[in-house]
Amino acid sequence: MGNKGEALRQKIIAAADELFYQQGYENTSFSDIADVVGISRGNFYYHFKSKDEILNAVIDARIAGIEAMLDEWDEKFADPLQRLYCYIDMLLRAQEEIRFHGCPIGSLCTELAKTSHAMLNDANKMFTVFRDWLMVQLKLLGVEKNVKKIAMHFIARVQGIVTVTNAFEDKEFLQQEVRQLKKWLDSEVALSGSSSRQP
Amino acid sequence: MGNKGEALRQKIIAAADELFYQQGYENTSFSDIADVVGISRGNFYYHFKSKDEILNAVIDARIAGIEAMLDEWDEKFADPLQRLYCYIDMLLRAQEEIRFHGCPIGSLCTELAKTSHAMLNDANKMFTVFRDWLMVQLKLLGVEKNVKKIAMHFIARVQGIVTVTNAFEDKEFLQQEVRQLKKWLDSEVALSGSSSRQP
DNA sequence: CAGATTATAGGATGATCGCCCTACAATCTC
DNA sequence: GAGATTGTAGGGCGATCATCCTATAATCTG
Repeated sequence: MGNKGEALRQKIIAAADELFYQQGYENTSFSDIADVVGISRGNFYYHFKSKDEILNAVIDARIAGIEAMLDEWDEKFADPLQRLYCYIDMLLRAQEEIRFHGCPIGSLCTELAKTSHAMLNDANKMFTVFRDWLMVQLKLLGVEKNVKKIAMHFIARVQGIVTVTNAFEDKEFLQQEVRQLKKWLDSEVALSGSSSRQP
Repeated sequence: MGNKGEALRQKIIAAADELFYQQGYENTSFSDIADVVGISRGNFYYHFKSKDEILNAVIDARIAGIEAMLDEWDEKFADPLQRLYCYIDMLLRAQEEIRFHGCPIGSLCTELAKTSHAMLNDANKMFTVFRDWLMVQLKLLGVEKNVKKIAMHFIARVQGIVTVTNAFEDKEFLQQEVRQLKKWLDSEVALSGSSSRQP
């Protein structure tokens, strides 16, 4: 069966995923990926017809990864507020990578927008997955008005922190902003969804 | 003297500035710039020894442009709060460009970080110019504590708005966030009058 | 085992890139 | 106006890139 081929395909996607994050999409060549996986360039075209096809597979894999992570968080934390803290703390857990490579989603979207790449509309779905999950948590906390706007605002706040952290390679800024973002979340929940919760 | 040569040099910088913003640095070739300016590729190396040298000149030009703009704002508005509103409204004035190309500073820093380019440390000075100006305005408004942190937070908020606007090509999100950012500024200034609080 | 399918390797191709080099035109200096 | 300096043009070089093509090796099927 195509078991061996499928396994290699997954290895290629994983390697491309990491390289696209660290070096950017355009700046990563077939040779770069082939070197990491340990195969020849030519073999590539047996698994992917074009570079765009790899990008598409990477985006799909990332979306699947995000969904799996959010499912895990849902299981791990019964309290939606703890889930949202977990989302914010993601910045701390990944601070070393963020410092040097930014956000895998944000930086990819920024690059695709610059190159007028048609796949921007697929890449930004990674944001949408987070947004929809955020909306669910906010609603569970009793937030009823402007839920979508608050979720989008949440994402933008995170993106701003990451962009500046990356530009200055400054982890302390990130840590400071994480504390502030948690306070904002507390006040947002306290203001909008006061009824059903206690501190 | 070298008046003619200097004029062409400035035209090259201006063209490179715009192309770097619209297409990104790595994605812009010498031919692209030469075509816009209307000169031959070879002529380039009379004015700039390397592509990095053009990038350096563009960054210097942008910093000078930002400083000139801020001086203009200082003259135009006597009230520091009006100046800060003017800063926020920059998002509205440039919303069409932001939608498709993001922030000239943020997207350049993001790209340079991806390619591990040494000039990231020069590019992020563009942020610093804004930050220092923001600090001056905040102090004039009576903010005494955490002025630097508030200024950096301000910049991060703007960057987040731009990144998400660009990723979704959504101007309405930008407009919504501008209103919210002004409210945040109002509250931040109002709170600072008496005793200070942690940002 | 024979033949078909799947998987891998790596050279060839054409395009593009940053950059170098030389020839030539324009301008300035004395 | 002769010579020096400054500015411009464009061909060429070596490297890299995405992609194509063909030759095999590995594996499966009957």
